[in-house]
Amino acid sequence: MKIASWNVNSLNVRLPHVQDWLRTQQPDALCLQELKLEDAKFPLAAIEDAGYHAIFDGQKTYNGVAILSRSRPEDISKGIPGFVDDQKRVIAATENGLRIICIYVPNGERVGSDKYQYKLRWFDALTNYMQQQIADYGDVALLGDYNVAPEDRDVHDPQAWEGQILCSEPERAAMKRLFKLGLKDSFRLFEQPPKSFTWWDYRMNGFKRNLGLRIDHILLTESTATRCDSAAIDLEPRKLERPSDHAPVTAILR
DNA sequence: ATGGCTTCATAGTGAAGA
Repeated sequence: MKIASWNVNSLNVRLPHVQDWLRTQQPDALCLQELKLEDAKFPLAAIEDAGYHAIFDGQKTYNGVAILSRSRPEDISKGIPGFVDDQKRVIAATENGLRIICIYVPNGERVGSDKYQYKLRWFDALTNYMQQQIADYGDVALLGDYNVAPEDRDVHDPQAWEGQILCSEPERAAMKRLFKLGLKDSFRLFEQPPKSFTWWDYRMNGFKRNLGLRIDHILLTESTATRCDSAAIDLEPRKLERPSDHAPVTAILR
């Protein structure tokens, strides 16, 4: 079973890339973030034509998440129960017995800002939600744009980024609290090339110079991690014309 | 250089992303 996550930065703009990627990569489930469209404008027919089911929770202009899947999604849930939030950032479903949770963590803008406080509060709510989801389902995969580079090796220039948004100690502590629930970073279960990243700024030729961060992750519960054969970042879509600023990340489960 | 690029929005000294 191949599972994947991709922040597409507008599904409207990126639909051709998503269609190509589904055709060439054939994931069993693909989590999408930053749809940037209302549910009424979700391209359901195009996704179904590609052979996939789709569940989604979108809004105008910002945010929005979806799960595309080969199998019919079961036990669908949107948002974090008990956490009131206008921003559409979480959707979950069970696929072939695996609980798949798709997240778009707030960016946080700048350390100390209101949006930063919201990001940390949001992480707390996610952690409580995940504790319950793991207890309820056991086999769980948490995929998405976490907007956190967990370690210095996930940053092209750790000194320049030290203490900055996406790298600050409270954000990394929030990631560690997820790991303490037993979740494993699938990418780090395997040997990986140095300077592996999932996001590059559109400006300054960031991708060509590999000035990136690894902020998109697939976390797996221990029972699921033991079934994981490989994990990777697919750089190819980032090389296309008019790309998303994020690359897709994948994990293969037995 | 609180800049650089891209998206969605509106016609802003634009907002937000990361």
